[in-house]
Amino acid sequence: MSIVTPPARLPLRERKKLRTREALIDTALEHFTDRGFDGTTLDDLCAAVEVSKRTFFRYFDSKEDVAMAPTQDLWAAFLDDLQTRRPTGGPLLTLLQDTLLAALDRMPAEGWAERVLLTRRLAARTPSMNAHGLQFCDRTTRGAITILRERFGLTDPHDLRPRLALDMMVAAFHCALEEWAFQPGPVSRDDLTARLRDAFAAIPGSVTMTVA
Amino acid sequence: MSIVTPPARLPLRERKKLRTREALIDTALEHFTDRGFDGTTLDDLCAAVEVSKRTFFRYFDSKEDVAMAPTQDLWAAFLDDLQTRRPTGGPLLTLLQDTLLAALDRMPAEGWAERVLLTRRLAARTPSMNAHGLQFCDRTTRGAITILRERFGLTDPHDLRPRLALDMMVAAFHCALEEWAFQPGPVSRDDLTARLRDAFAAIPGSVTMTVA
DNA sequence: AGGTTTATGCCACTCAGTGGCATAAGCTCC
DNA sequence: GGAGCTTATGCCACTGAGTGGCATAAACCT
Repeated sequence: MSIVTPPARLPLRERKKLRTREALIDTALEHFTDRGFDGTTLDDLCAAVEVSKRTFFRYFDSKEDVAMAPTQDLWAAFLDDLQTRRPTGGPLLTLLQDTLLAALDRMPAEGWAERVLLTRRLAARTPSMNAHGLQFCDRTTRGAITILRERFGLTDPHDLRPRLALDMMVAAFHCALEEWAFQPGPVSRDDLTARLRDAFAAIPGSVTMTVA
Repeated sequence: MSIVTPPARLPLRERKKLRTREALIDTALEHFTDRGFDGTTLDDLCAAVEVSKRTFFRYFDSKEDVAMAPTQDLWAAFLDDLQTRRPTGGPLLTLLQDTLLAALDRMPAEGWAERVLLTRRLAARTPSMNAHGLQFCDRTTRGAITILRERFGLTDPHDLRPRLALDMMVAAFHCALEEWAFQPGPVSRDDLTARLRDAFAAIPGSVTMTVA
């Protein structure tokens, strides 16, 4: 769980901040995984990183937040891509899929996947972390809707389809993540990409699926 | 915001418990709405209902929980119906829609809708309540999957479609709820039913929708 | 009425999260 | 290579959610 070397030429102060941030994230994931989320107090964590609790809260909004950072990076990239990527016409769901895959592709090849894995496994056994993650998804979804409205002229607020499509994307993402995080063997970012493709591909079938 | 009269012939003790429960829920919704969720302390609330804080936590798991009770009743009914209703063959999504509508139909015609309305509007401006609600949906969804597996022989754990279909149902529900809760004019349970139908109807279109 | 069960109240405690203010570390410009 | 500014950090005291333990009281059951 090594501290990421800050990317070269930043002012010293910024480099230090990055280092503390990374240290907090990694130590948190480590302690939460070993002793459980509730079994780790912020005082423990802060002591381990040699930082005051006051400082912790200048970096993160909550105890849950620190463990969610890697996943939040992905969604931030997603919103960013949605805002800036050249729009390809066609099915909205395909656009969303491509944008998410592009965002995923921008995540650091080194270390990111491992952290997200820990995050997910933690969330699965820590209700408050799960709740926090879901809330974050919800916020992101709303942000995405705003962008879609602006960039694609989907201005009718009573057209439910954009929102539904986004929620499907999120559903596919969660499916993929869960399959990926609880499968035995090594995990990689590419593996997640593949599962994400599968999940998206399963969407049409899930609408028409019949039973009994 | 009147206290619901306990349904006739229960032992006195049980009737009292029901009353305190209702009083806590209604007073909480009232105070949270007036003074905000964060602007109301549990001590305030408990003082208003004349109950000790210790007792509060014997009825509800958290401050958020008390304001979510009416919505949770709906989902409890949904799971119950999913477990017990005679299964009609056909599209899974239709089955889910019918089950949810049936559950909705079982909610008290009197007072329930008003409470859910307050709950939703509160959740919209209180992140921790929103998070709590989403987490509850997630738990319910997982419960529903288990039931689907048992009752409809959907045993393949790698078939993502049931989970996706359930998430679509939840998405439709959230859409409907939001439209319903933020629309001007009076609100009724039947109105919610109608909007729920609309939201479900929009699902196929949201999968195929194209842009730009 | 008398004994059992079960809900409630009270008290002391832990821990997440916040506000305010003093200090120290990094930055900037002469 | 300091003087002076800016910004991050530390410290302290505080609020409020949530919990455990134990004593009391209310409802239940002959």
